[in-house]
Amino acid sequence: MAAASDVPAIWPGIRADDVNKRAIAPHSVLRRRVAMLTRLFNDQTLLPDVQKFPGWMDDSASDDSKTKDDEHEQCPLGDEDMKGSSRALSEITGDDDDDEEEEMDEEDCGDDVDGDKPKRRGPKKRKMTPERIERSKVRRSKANARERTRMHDLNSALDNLRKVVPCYSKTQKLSKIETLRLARNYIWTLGEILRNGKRPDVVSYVQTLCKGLSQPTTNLVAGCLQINSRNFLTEQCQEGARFHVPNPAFSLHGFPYQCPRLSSPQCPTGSSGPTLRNHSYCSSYDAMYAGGASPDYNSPDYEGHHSPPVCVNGNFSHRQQEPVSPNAERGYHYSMHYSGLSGSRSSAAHGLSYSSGARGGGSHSENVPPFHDVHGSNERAPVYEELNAFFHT
DNA sequence: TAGGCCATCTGGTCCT
DNA sequence: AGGACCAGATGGCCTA
Repeated sequence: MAAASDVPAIWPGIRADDVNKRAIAPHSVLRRRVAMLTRLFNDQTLLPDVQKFPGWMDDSASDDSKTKDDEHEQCPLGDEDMKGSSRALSEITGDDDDDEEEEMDEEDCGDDVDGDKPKRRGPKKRKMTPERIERSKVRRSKANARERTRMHDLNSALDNLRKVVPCYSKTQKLSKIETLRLARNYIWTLGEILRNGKRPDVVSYVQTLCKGLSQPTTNLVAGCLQINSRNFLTEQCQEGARFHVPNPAFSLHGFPYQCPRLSSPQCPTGSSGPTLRNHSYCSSYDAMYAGGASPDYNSPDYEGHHSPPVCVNGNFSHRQQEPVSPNAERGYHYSMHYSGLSGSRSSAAHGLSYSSGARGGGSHSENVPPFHDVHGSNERAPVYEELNAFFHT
């Protein structure tokens, strides 16, 4: 066992506690690691790769990094749990060539143990009886079921997220990664609005929303806002990767943009952006900023607001959770509404489904009403009151 | 047909 | 020991 004081200072991020806790020992192993790290530091060609790991110099990073690399290097100590998938497979299949594998691993990793091979530690391998094999299979199938459930929960949460970002369609779902990116941009945009207290122009709004999104998603968002994506994409490219409220020179203040849907009872079909196929959306921008216009809530086209959360009281809320009258709906000034379906669809097809696994037979954590008390409403209430006042002016 | 996206299985790791 | 979480592998589906 190496004392903490034996650890050379060049070993980044390793604390004395770590050394003791991890029971690393032979000095030869330590020397080998130091040599390897020294090579890493000296080899300029390796530096970029090394630096790619975020926080790799941190203590936490060193703790995490032990998982893969150190496991491998500790194999002379004979930790059976670290043998990897071939081990698990052989356990299940009951193969008896384990000893050969262990010897091979020890030879691979223990090239400099100077003959005094450390004894194997950890639990001794027990023979795989048919009962144990069966139990292992049962355990595995249960784990698979749990994993499926977990992923379904995650997908339900993503579905809920899709409904509150400013571009929602039942027929053309955003991918998971694009949903997350758009949500990030949307949050950032709202934050900027709160900070600046200014209404951005529509192009800036879309530009900000589309930062880092793929071309199809950008087109989709542009379609939601019913502007030509080329208008802002050209500038977006010039801006580079910097994420900011866009160039005022491109600003279209006073841009006489108005969502047709808001000016007519029904959002017209085919008003979508360049690459949209049979989807009609309505502008979140309008909904946020146009203020006075209200959709026809009795229209067959209105399928409720797959909308960004309403922040009147500092809480995000899905209003579909309880039935509300159309008049009550109108009280939300900047709720947003997206058709998500072609305007020619029948009303039957427009039944609002906020189920998304949560309410509709979902049996998981998504049953929790979304958005409530996500933020501490008390401490943030003044902010939202300001916002509220801002949008009412 | 290549590439993107997704669901599922699986083993590893950490935690209780 | 078992559950949660994670990431890699794999195969299916869809679209350009």
